[in-house]
Amino acid sequence: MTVADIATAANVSKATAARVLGGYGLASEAARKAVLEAADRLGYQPNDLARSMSTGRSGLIGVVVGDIENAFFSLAVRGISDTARAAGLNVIICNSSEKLAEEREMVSVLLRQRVAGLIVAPTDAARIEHLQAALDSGVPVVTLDRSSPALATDSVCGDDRATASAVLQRLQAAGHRRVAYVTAMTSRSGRLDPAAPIGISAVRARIEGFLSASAAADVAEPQKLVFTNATDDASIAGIVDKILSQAPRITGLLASDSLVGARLFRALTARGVTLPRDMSLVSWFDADWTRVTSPPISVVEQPTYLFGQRAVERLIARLKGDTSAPQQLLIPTPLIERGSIGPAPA
Amino acid sequence: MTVADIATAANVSKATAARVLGGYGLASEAARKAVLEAADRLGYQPNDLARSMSTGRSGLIGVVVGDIENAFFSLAVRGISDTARAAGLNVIICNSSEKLAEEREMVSVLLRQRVAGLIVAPTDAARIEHLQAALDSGVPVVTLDRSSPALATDSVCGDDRATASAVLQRLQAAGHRRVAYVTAMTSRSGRLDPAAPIGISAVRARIEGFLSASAAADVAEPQKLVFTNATDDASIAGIVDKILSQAPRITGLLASDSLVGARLFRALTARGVTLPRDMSLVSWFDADWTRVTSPPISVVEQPTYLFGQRAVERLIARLKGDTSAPQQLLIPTPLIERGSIGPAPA
DNA sequence: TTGTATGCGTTATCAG
DNA sequence: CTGATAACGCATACAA
Repeated sequence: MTVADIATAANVSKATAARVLGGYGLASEAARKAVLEAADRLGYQPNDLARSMSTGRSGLIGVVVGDIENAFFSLAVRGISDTARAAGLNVIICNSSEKLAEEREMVSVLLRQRVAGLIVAPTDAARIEHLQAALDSGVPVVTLDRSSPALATDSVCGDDRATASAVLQRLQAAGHRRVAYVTAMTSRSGRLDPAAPIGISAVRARIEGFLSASAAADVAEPQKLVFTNATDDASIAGIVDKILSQAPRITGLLASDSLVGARLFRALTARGVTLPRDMSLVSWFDADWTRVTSPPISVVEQPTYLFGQRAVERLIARLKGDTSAPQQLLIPTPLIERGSIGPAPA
Repeated sequence: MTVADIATAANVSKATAARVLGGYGLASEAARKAVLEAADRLGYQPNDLARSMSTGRSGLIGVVVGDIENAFFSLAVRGISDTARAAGLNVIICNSSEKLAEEREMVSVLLRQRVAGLIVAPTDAARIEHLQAALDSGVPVVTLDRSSPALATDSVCGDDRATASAVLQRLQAAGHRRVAYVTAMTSRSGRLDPAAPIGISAVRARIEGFLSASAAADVAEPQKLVFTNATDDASIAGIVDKILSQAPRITGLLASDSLVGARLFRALTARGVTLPRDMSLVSWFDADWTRVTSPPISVVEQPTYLFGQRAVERLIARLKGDTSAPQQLLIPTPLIERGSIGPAPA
């Protein structure tokens, strides 16, 4: 059932039918009634594809996240979906699996679908040519959870640097001198590689905050307290063994995300380490699991639903023609204290 | 940059350019080279919208889940995305929030986008007119996690009925006579309402399995052991209080999903109930949190990534013209024993 | 207020 | 092998 069918059925021209069906332009009451009646009777359903072709606007926004399966992103996606729908936009979701090549592929696919705008959690802050190209071709882009100095566009991120510093200071105030930061970021050596820049800006910001607060407290060689490659149970087990065998003793742990946190917790528990007596632990992201452990885990709350919401708001503003300078939104990510921070053991 | 632009730049006709760019029809080596060169030079990007308009095929599939934020669905969505992408299809994701009206709206929106097919987790097995309409208009539909006897189409579900029976029997074998089933399903009375049919088929199947295994073991009035409305912390607290005050004592709990399970666990722990000494607990879905508790929780594993994968496979088969009878795929959902099932206390 | 004619970027048909 | 040309379903400038 097309506009043409309705038009003939209602004895009006295609243009008139299109006007009332599309809700634009003028039409007499009689014409409107006839068209609506015919549309209803014949079960007319507008073809948004054709509409988009005609208008050039698509009503679709594309989202590329690292992994929808991760609660961090799935909550953000919910925020994006809800906000977008409320504005009459639909959402196409893609995973990059945190791989640059896949991210590029997804962006390209979305651009071919002529999405009105893009929300992306870029895998590598240094490799954003594809996003720049989208921007150049007039498609607004807002980056989520991450930003790139090389990309002049809106971003919505957590306040990672300040939070990392604050959390470390909280631990230091409890007497912890040696605190490790454990991250899923990969590196050749398993430690921080000063030569290799960190691609994911959120990761870099947290490590910077961690290092600067370490330096401010005169911690010796804080880079050696950053443990990378925490990608699976086996690697985390290795890291935990390394951490537990250090002298002077490491008494506090920061987990870069909730998956790393959960694995750290399990590895520690399996080795008979009691929290917070023997070890203090703080994990990024307020995941479900952090509230059922004994003790419950102190976490950095990342309101990613809000991240998503804000990202869509920025996108819509740009879609409406806002040409003001790119905004770097920094969302506060407060520490929620539960039971996994204790005084440093003697 | 359109086909026409490339054509003029390459000094061939629009038709020839379209043929090589679209990868169909014949073209001489010379023409092909010229077109490809021009396309590369001018940065041609095909317009999938126009392509879809022309061909009638859209390369998009629509997905409507209850809540993407729920790990159960987000894992399924990952399975759907991965499988779809591997087949060159893109995915539009929508949430119904388990509300019929929203589900209808989403389906309608997706249909207007002319999706090639639909994967839906229907909120109400009795209200599937909108899905039937999609089917009638030639858009294949496969239902996920749920099925409807009223809808003759493919479905991919867990083996809920048999699993519920098996889990209860496992508990009975450990000596548990009175086991409660706790579900987020809403009902007026807080108990099973014999008059009101259960909309979500997965929920119904589990309760049926629970009741039949109860009856087979001569449990008196098993319907009274089904507790509904477990929708938030407050209601779960109330349910737990009710359960703990029953005589004869209830010694085992089945949680309908991982959210209910987590909340039950917290409420039990808060009341000093020790698992599995005082109470045994089994939760549906192998969520992250079930492996960090003490004891770790025995769960019904629902391989929802696989659910998603299978659903896409069915959809693609239909898209390719498979007109065989609707298939009701039942995926095994085995019990993973960890530490939360113990012998029934005396 | 209504209708005619044209365009959006493809695919696809059918002569040449 | 190639090139006009007509769809696809809608929006829209312009004319009536």
